[in-house]
Order: sequence, then structure tokens, then C-alpha cells
Amino acid sequence: MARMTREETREQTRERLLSAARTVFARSGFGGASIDVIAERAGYSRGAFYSNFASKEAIFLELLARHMEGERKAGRQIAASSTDLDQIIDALAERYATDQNDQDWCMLSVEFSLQEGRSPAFAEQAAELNAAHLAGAAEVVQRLCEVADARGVDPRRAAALFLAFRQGLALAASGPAPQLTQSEIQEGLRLFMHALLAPEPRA
Amino acid sequence: MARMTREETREQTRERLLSAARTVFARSGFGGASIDVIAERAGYSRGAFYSNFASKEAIFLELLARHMEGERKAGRQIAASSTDLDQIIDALAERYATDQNDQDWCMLSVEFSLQEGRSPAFAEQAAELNAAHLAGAAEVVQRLCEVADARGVDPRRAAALFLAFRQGLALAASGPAPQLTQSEIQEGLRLFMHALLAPEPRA
DNA sequence: GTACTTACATACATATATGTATCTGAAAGT
DNA sequence: ACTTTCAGATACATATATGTATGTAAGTAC
Repeated sequence: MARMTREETREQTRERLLSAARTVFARSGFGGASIDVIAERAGYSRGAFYSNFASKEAIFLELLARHMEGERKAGRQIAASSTDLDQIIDALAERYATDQNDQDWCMLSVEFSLQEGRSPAFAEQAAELNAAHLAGAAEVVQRLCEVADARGVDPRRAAALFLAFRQGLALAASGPAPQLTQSEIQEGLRLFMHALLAPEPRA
Repeated sequence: MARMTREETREQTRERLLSAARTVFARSGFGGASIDVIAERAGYSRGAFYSNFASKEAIFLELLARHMEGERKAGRQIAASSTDLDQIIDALAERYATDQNDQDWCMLSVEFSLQEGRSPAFAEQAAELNAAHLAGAAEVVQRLCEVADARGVDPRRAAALFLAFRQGLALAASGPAPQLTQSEIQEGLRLFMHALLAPEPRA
């Protein structure tokens, strides 16, 4: 590792801080995470943190934005990976039931949502991110509707319901005594996706 | 209001503290709520609080236990109110989509769940409550299965999925810019309950 | 090579939380 | 009525957080 330029080291510490923050947030939640711990874990001091981020909220928002961007891409990719509805649904269900990182983020999104209701300044920035995230999910649903040749489905609504369900599942799966096994979650996701796309089979 | 006996006043302050705590918790969450604020809102000092409860966790657990007990009764009652599956489901969906208090509690349960993953001592007591809650929900599902004459449905699993979904919905409905309207939530709940009880209509 | 700039560390000021120890006034007992 | 007891208030000790101000060593520019 040769000598680094200033910009490079700065970029590196930023990344390290972000990475440490991700871990600490996942473990302690937004409120429970302290800047001290984040900085320490990254191998820096609080000074380094404040030199790179304005506040705990700022780094959290950046992390969340990055994660959502990644999720959007992944969702799109899976949706485009097949033309068979069942296959796509299976792939999505497996991913969301398995990916620990995503589940961590579901948990964080939860605190994020809670925070929104409390801090108006936070909510403003959150609204933007959430809208983008929802729009991304809606695109995936749209694609599923086309594949399934399902009409009369509002992609936005279905996406919002799906995201809500996924978040709830992540919570249920967390903790020392999860109420649902991974396979049950996967099965639940499949069931729900099929139900969302099916024309309501009312008696 | 005549003179009160000591036991009576103590009971009164206990209730007032509990009521205040419910409001403060709903507004600020578990972590954000301070004992100071709770006591003040109830019209007492911190001394009164500590005279009646051991800690913030203690009062939270008591509130949660009470709420879950109430929910269990309400669920049972609704489930027993009709012999028509659709009617029961509609009634349940309406209640869960409408009841603000219940939604507040869903949010609190969320923080509760998050807390479980962090504090082992907390988790121990939580496990008990959660188990009871889940069992109550499973009973209701059991009843629905009987009414629907549905076989091959695991009530426990279905109940856990339902609770997860409901919690996710409560989150989505909260905040200044809810992503789902009340009627969409109600509709979503109906859809999901029907899907849970239907024998999987795999192609 | 000298002067400037800045990334990060250290130390400080401040706020806010919990929990405990002590005090006081009113109900309860005799 | 006098004493005892206890619910609740006040004051204190302590912990832990954020954010800022200042210091320093290393990179950059002339």
C-alpha cells in the first residue's frame, strides 16, 4: 500500500466510517448507536466522524440511500431474470427470506419510520427516499403483473403492501426467539405475492 | 371526591402513570420516552414513578401485557361474533385498520422487538408475553379455520404471519406521509387473511 | 525547503438521562 | 392526640450522549 493522496485517505475513512456505522446501527439501532462507538469501531475518533459527517442522522441517511439503491437494482435484476412468474416469485422470496443484510436493513428502516413520525426535519428527507424506494418496488411489481398478465392490480399499492409485509417479517424473524423460521417466512412471502397478483377470487 | 384511602391513592397514581406512559411511549417510542416526561405528564415527580415502578422497562412491560390481554379478548370476541368467514374477516380487517390505539401499540411492539434483540434480560420477559400473544392469535385463526372448514393450515404459523403483516402495516400507515391509506390497509388485511386460509391454489 | 492547508485527535462545554438517598406531609394505628 | 408509617417530592451522584474548539502531524504548493 503506497503513499495515499489526501483525497484517497479521506475517501477511505469515509467508507470505513460508513461500514462501521452499518454494523453498529444493525446491532444497536439508530437511537442506541453512539457516534463514539461508530468512530471507534472504524478505528477513528469522534473528530474524524464530525469531519466527515454532519450528524448521526446524516450518516444514517446516506447508508439508507445506498442500501435502497442496491435493493432497487437487485429487485429489478431478479424480476428480469425470468419470464416465468413462479420462478421470479420464488427467487424474490428466497432472497428476502435469506439475505441477512437486507433483514438488518428492514429493522433499521423500522426505526427510520419511527423516527419520521417524531422529527419533521428527518421526515422531509425520509419522504424522498421512501418515495424512490416505493417507486422501485412498484416497477418490479409492474413487471410481475406483465409476466402474470394480471390486470386490475395497482402496482404502487401492491408494492407498499409487500414492503410492509417484508418489514414485519424481518421483525418477526429477529430476536433470540424468532416466531417464524426462515422457510416459513419464505413460504409466507410466496403466498402473499401470489395473492397480490391473483385476481381476487371472491366467492 | 371524598377523602381517599392510601391504597386508593396509590392505585390512582399507578393508573395515571400508566396512562401517561402509554401516551408518551406512543409519541416518542421506548428509547425516546423519558421517565421525567412520563411522570410530569401524569402530574407527579420522578420520585413517584420510582416509588411505583422499578424502571422504564417495567412499566413498559406492564402496559404491553395489559394491551395484549385486551387484544386477545377482542380478537376472540370478534371471531365468535359470526359463523360467516367473510363477515369475521371483514370485522377483523376493519378493526385492525381503524383502531388507532392498536396501531400505536403495533409501533411500540416494534421497538419492543428491537429491544429484545439487544437486551437479554428484556428478551426473557418478552418471550413469555409474545408466546401468549401468539397463542391468542392462533386461537382466533383456529376458529377461522373451523368456520372456513380449511384443513392443512397451521394456525400458529398463519397467526405469526398475520401479526407480522399487521405490524408492518401499522408502520407503513404511520408518519406524516403514509404510503398506504386506511382503506388500502383494510383491503390488504382482507386479502391476506383470505390467502392464509385458502388451500394453496398452485397452478 | 518553507509556508500553507487540512484530516483527524484531544479536550471541553453542555445537555439529558437514570437511579438513589433524603426529606416532608398526610393517612393509619393506638 | 401522639406516634408511626409510607407515598411522593426534592436534591444529589453518576453516566453517557452530542457537538465544538483547539491542537498537531502529515500532505500540498510555491
